[in-house]
Order: sequence, then C-alpha cells, then structure tokens
Amino acid sequence: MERSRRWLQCRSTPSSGLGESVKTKSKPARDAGGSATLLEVARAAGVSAATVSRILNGGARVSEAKRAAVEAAIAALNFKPNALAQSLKRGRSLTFGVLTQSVDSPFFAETLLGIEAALAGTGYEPLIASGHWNPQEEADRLRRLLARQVDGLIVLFGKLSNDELQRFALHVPVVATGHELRSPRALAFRLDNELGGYMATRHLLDLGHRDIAHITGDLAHADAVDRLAGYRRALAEAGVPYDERLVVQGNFKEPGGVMAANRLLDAGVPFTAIFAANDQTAYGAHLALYRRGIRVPDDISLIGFDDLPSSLYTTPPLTTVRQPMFDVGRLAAQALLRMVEGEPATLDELPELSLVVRETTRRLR
Amino acid sequence: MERSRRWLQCRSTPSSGLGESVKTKSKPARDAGGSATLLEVARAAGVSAATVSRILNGGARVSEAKRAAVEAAIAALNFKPNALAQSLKRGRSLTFGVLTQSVDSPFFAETLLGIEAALAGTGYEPLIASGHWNPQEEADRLRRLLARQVDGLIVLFGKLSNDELQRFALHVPVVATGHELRSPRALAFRLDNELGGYMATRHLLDLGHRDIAHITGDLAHADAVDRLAGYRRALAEAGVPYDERLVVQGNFKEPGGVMAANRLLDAGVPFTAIFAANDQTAYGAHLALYRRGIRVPDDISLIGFDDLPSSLYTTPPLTTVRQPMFDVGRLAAQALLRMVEGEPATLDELPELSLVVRETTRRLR
DNA sequence: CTGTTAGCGCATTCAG
DNA sequence: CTGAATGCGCTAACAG
Repeated sequence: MERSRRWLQCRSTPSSGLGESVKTKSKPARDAGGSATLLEVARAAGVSAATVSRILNGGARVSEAKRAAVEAAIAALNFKPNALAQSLKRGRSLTFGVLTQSVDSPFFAETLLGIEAALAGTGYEPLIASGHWNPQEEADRLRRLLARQVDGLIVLFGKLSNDELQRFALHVPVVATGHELRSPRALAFRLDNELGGYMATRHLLDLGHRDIAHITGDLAHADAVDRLAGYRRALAEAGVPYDERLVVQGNFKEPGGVMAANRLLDAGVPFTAIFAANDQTAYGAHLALYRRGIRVPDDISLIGFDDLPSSLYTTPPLTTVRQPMFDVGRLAAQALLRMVEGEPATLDELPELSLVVRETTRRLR
Repeated sequence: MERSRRWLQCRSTPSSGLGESVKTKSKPARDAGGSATLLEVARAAGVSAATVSRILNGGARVSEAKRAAVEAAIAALNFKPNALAQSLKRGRSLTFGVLTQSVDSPFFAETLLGIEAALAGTGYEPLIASGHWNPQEEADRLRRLLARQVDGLIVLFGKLSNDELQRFALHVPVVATGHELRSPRALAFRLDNELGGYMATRHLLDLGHRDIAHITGDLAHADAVDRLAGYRRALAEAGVPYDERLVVQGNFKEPGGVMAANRLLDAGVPFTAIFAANDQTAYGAHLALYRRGIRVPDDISLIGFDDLPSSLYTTPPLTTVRQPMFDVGRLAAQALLRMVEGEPATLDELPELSLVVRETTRRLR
C-alpha cells in the first residue's frame, strides 16, 4: 500500500545545493521567457509604437506593407498586449467584480455559470470574491474589487445594507440580487420568495396534506422570512390553522435540516409532509427521516426550494420550487453590461420561480 | 398568483425621455463620484506624491506632521490606490490565474475553497477561469490570464498536454493538479488514483463481495483509467477473475451512472456490489437501482469516489474514497506562493486518498 | 526626512 | 497614412 508516494518530493532539503544561491527573494520570477512589449514589436517591424497600436485596435487605416511587417513581428515575438497597461490607459478594465457568498455552494455556482455565459464573447471577465454572509467581509471584498478598477459590480445576495450598496454604486454601476433597490446606477431584484413558499405549501395542500411542517431557513435572511410567510398564506387560504409547533428553524444547510426534522419528530405533533426552506435542508431532513425508518414519500412527503442540480438525482428525486439561478446570473450580467455602456438600469426579463414536481411528494391516501 | 411582478421594470420603453439624451455611449460610466488619485491626495495634504506613496507602503520614515496631514487627506478624499497602476509599476499584479474546468462542479468548488484559504491574507487574489475540459479553451483561457499579468497559474486538471503547460511555465510559475510534470518553474502532482480504485474494490472484497461491478469514468481521462487499474489489481490480488461484462463505461456524471447501471442490470450477469468511478456516477447508479426496487445497501453495496460534500447527506450517506480537494487547492496555492518568491518548486505535504466508510456498503450475508 | 525625475506598457492627440 | 509627444496612476531611484 506504499505506492502512493510516487511523485513525492518533500521540501526540507535545506541545502539542495541547486541554484538557490543566497535566497533569490529579490525580483518576482516572472517572464523568464516571453511577452515582448509593444515598443519592441514596433522596433522589430521598423515602425512606431503608434502604428502597432493602430493595427492592434482595428481603427485607422495602415498601409499593407507595414501591417504585414507588424503582424510578422507580433507572431515572431509572440506578443500579447499587457491588459493592465491597456486598462490603465483606457480607463476601463473590462472586468466585473462578482461578490458571491461562498464559492462552494451549488446555489452560487449556478449563478456564476449564468454570469459566465452572459459575459462570454464580450471581452469582460468576472473577478470573483466571496463574502461569506458577513457584511464586514462583503464590504471589504467590494472595496478590493473597486481598487482593482472593476467596471461594474454584481452582488449576489448577502447582508449588505442598501445604503452601502448605494455607496458602492457611486463609483461603478451595481447590480444586486436578493436586495431591493433602484437608482440610476444601481439595480437590484429579488425573486418572489413569498410566492415560492406559497407554491410549495399549496402543492402539498393540493395533494391532500393538512398537517404540514415547515423547516425554515435562517430567519435573519429575508428569503427565509418570505418563504415562511408564503407557507402561512397558503395555510390560511386553505383554512388550515397555523400550528407553531410544526415550524422549526433550520439554517439553509443539511445539518440544520437533520436537527430540525429530529426536533419535529420528537415533538410528537403528527404531520404528513414537510416543506423545507431549501434543498439542502430537505436533504438533511430526508436523512433524519431515513434514520428512523420513515420513508419518503410513502410515509411523509417532502418538498424543497432551489432545485439544485443534484436534486434531480437524489433517491428519490426531490420535488422542489425551482429558482432559475442560471438566468438570474445571466440577466444580472446582461443588465450590468448595458449599464456600463451608459444605458439606464433595466432588467430585460424576469426570472420566475416554478414548481418542479418530482418524486418526494405524494397524494395523501 | 400575479404577485410576482412587484419589482418588474421591463425595458422596451424606447423613449423614456429621461436623461438618455443622444445615446451616451462615449465614456464608460465609471466614477460618477469617487476615487481620487494619489496626486490629488498629495496636493490636498501639501506634500509630494512620493511622500504619499511612502506612507502608503510602510517603508521609509516620514515626519508625524506630514503623515497626519496625508492620512487626513486620504480619509477626506476616500482615496484608494489604483491597483492596476500599482501592478503596472511594480511588475507584479498580486493575482494568480486559476483554471478550473467548470465552476459549477462541487469537486472544483472545494478546491477553490482551499486556494482561497491559502491566499487569504497574502494580498494575492485568484482570477478564476473555466476550461470546460477543452484543451483549446483551456489554452485560450490561460493566455488571457497571462495577458492580465497574473503572477502565477494554477491549473486544475484538464486536458492540456505537458508541453503546453511547459510553454506557459516559460512566462510564470505554474502549479498543476492532475498532471505529472516537474521543471524548475512548473510543479504538477496527481493523487494516486490507482490506489484509490484499489482501496474501493478492496473494501468491497473485504466485505465478502466477489461479484463486483465497476462503472468507469470517461476513459479518456487518466484518472478513470487508473481507477479501473486499481479495481483490477484488487480483484487479481483476491483471486477473483476479471469479468469484462461487469465493467461499463460512464462519464463521471449522474446520467452516465444511471445509464451504466441500467446496462449492468440488463446484462443479466449477477453482481452484489458496484464501484462507481466517482460520487456523481454513484448518485446516478443509486437512482437507477431505486427505480427497479433494488435497495442500497440491502441488495447491492455501492461505493463512490471523491467524497463530495453532499455525499455525507445522501440517503443513505455514501461510502466513498475521499479526495482531499480542499487540501489539494491549499497546497497548490502554497506551492505557487513560494515559487513566485523565487523558491524552488516543491510541495510541502502530500494529499492522500482515504476510504470513508458510510452506509451504502454492507457485508455480504 | 522629502521633493524631483523617470518611467511601467500602452492609446491617443497632434503634426506632419 | 504615420511618427513624436503626452500621460493613465503609481513607485523607485536620486538628490538634496
């Protein structure tokens, strides 16, 4: 079993004798072989820097002879313009700052994919940072992005106040999701989470369930509060009295779902269905039920919220309320693209939640 | 149900009459309010630019009076140094290019988290790009990252040849995972996937299984080939003849797992356990089994590979071979950090695979 | 301790 | 059509 160190080479050889001389910590080790400058290209082609610049950026007319010479020189020297210098000169970096909360969340990942898609081919590139649901950290990240001269900011959820968002919008256009805010240089939008909570609960009601438990998200988030409100509205509409013993708090993550489901089960108040505030919570709840030999959907129906990609492949596949996060990302990026061009802040489409019925919910016999 | 358009504001109002004048497409709309330059700070404080620069970057001694004046001016003007200009001047951008294959893969997400962790507090920031397992695209992405003057490159898996990797290493230090390569300015390492395949199969063997199916990954990937080799070695070592009818190809994704499991089941060759080439494949296989009323682990044992975060919360939790991707990311970033400081390319630790026994495998009765 | 002088690599007037 | 000059914002000698 000791085949695993095939490629190993630990450090700890203090005197490798090899090339390290006296700690070469002086100059950063970049460009041991490459990247000529525009000026060098110009010299090699026997023209001025301006000419090279011209042929680089479409623009003005240049004689065929020089163009050929320059192109040859570019190829020969393997020249790539220094994007930093270009940005400094042009005053735009072709970079958007994107603030996610955690890169490892499938929820944000899908949004990033949408942003990536919208930016493809535009020349813009996303610079991604994580705020970890911490307003301090979010603001800090945003400041750093600004220092790097991003041309616009996409803020995905988080706990920043509108005032702070506005403050950032003083510098560059901002598009934010999960916030409500509208000003000339800032555009924010939220999906209708209340409606989503209503849809989920209504689905359960339609299947004949009346004793419906709800595992909330972290109630410090507006989304969690809204989903709970939707749950209550559906119940009220159906004439089902609200029983607070059937509502327990989770935290939008799997362990929270496990614990909440256990609390629900231990409380002894009977229920036939669970509406979990998001898919991850549903996963946790499912596991807790499984541990007690309770089958989904045979014994208890379960519905989530988000429609993470993985929810299509849980066993059984999870019924859930879909948040079109790819579209959210795409639309946010498209709106920002327009804003940096000086167009007014608008959204050209409206991502909507939808019920995705799969196999974790079933009609009550 | 029409509550969902609360925040809507479609475009399509061609003549909003509001401020849009004659298409203000000229100057990018940045800095309608902020970010003074260092020179402005200097003037406001009545000192020279050099002095401001000095107090900004620790360095030399400055009189208390001037320091106070400068700091006041900085605060008053809300000055933040332009990172682009700093990079251009200093010749280092404090940015690492990170090439993932797809941002939406939980596998890569975990690695990114490790990179993020290693970079925290160093001043370096990752610039993330996606190659989508396409060598063309990977190379293109890498070139763009270089154009943005990244100080180093982290390449996570992918299909680039060693030659190409070397070519990039001509410009900046490179650390790559999933490749094998060692040169002064490039460091690459792979986990021992053959061993991992062996461990998974051996675990099944130890539980008394002898008819063990294997759903491979995309065999164009070396990892898939290695895992298969490990499977065969374990079998051989246990004196179990290799039966090619029990080996079907998947593609490292859920649908591939579903289809492969179905093929296995339809083939009619009996088996009591499945080793799936990765967790996502295992998810798919589990679903296929579920569809036919086959229970895991009661009827069939199932083991995956990766240990994605979600595998802890599948029902039942998945037995798998853990790839410590967080550590892989962290170690890669740390190695690169050292390399840009001019130190030789070394890894200071060795991420190892480990068997994580959970609840989808069981002793054969 | 501090101001002056030069650029980093490039795009853009402005004259030819 | 093209070259020379200028400066984006900042840092790093170099003199005081």
